[in-house]
Amino acid sequence: MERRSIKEPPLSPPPCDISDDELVSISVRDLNRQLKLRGLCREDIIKMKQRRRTLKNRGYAASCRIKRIEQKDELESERTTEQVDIDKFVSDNLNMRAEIDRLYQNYEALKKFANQKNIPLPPDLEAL
Amino acid sequence: MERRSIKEPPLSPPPCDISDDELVSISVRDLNRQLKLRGLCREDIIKMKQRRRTLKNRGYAASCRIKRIEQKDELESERTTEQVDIDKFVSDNLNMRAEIDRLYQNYEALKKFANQKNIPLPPDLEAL
DNA sequence: TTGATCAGTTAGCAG
DNA sequence: CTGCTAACTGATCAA
Repeated sequence: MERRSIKEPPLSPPPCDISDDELVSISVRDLNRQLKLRGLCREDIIKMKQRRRTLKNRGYAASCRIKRIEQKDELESERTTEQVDIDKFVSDNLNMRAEIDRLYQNYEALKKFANQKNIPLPPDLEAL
Repeated sequence: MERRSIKEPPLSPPPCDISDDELVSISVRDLNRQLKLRGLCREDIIKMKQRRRTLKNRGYAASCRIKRIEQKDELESERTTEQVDIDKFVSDNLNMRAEIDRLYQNYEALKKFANQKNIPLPPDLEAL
């Protein structure tokens, strides 16, 4: 947690006073203009370029980590949603099985009733 | 891929000839014994200790990444399994709904038949 | 050049 | 100390 704030210079100190925020946000063209304007030597210009790249990379790495965490969270929530669906299906299935059983029992009771009264049923109604 | 083999010394070179594999695997006690036996100066001993720690950390970092990938794979396969289950439930539900419909139609046909023949049904068999 | 990702390094926490 | 993890860095790849 914010370990950078403890260990001051994470990276070679800047050879000029352009802030990190500026350095990563301005375009390459503007950066070149600024550097020339301030009259930096070739070496310092190279250092600033490298610093810019490093700061950019720091941001890329952060995005990469965030993306990874988000993907994991997404997978987990999908899993949870699916589990809820499955529970619902299990419940529905139990209800439908009970309904099937009830209808089947009633149907059998009617046939038994007909049999007791010696009422012949049409063949297409004899089937289960 | 094996970028270490390109960029030679990842870490300050060892002040003595103990191999990296040995260094990470032997116990602290044995390491101390070896270092004393070879007559290294205090500074080199500290360097070797730090080197050992760094090599250990390298391994820990690798385990950490592997673990993360495994957990992600596990989540994904669970998700796939659940999806298969859900598909099965959907299919089962359709079949059961058809079965309920079939039984209901038969039951209704029997009642209609009874009605046409003017056969009174017992009240408990009148219900849907 | 930019952005993403991998492997290695380091700091700091937890056991 | 050991092991783990977050953040950072540099190398490398793809666009």
